[in-house]
Amino acid sequence: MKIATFNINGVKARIDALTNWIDDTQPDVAVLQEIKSVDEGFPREIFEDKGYNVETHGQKGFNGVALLSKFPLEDVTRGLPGAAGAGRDGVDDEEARYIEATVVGDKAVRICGLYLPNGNPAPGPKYDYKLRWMERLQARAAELISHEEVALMCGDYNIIPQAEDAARPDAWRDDALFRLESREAFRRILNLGYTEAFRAREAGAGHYSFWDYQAGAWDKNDGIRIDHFLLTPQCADLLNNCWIESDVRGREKPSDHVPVWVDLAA
DNA sequence: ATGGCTGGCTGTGCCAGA
Repeated sequence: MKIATFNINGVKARIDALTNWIDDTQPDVAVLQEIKSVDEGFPREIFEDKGYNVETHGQKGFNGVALLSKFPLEDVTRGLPGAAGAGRDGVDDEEARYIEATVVGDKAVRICGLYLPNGNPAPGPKYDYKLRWMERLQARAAELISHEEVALMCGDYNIIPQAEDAARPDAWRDDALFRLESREAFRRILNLGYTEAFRAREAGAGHYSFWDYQAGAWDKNDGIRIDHFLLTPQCADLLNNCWIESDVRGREKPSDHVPVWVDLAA
């Protein structure tokens, strides 16, 4: 089973680039972030016509996540549990950043798609929101680990885990994506027993998943690695490969992120 | 570089992103 996570930066603006990418690469599951669309506005028919099941958790203008899957999507939940002032379903804040479903291929895989808050400027209320959101993610991650099942959490974490994950780490030192508290919060989740799939396959520097639109960042390869797959032990046992499809950044009207893939024996 | 693009909006400039 080939699963890709991809922050598309707006489904309307990206529809040609996104459908061309799907036609070319045929992911079994695509986990999308920043659809920037309400559920009713998401062009689900385009993907259904290509053989995908579609589940969205959208909002107007910003954020929004979606799952596309060639396999059935079961037990779909929307929103990260544990928000203060939880709504009638007991889930979430007003920001649509999280969706889960079970994908049933050769094996059942619980897939969590997330768009973790950026958190800038830091310090400040947005950074506080990021850290609180990460506490809630850690709680959900601990629950998933306790089930001892094949599960993964993937998406745009807005976390640069280590200095080697940025072309210019010093430029990010005080940024919400890289400051120590952010990396510690990410590491606490990892240390529950998760495997970061890309680092399980590639130890070196110079691998990025985001390049800013500004200042010729792509041309200078001034990137950061912030899109990740975290695998439960049962899922890590099935990991065949993990890679970043960086050339997508150089195509027509690209997102500022590129797809990250895992291939699972599932 | 405390912002050089880009996307979304009900906008005719602003906010958000990272």
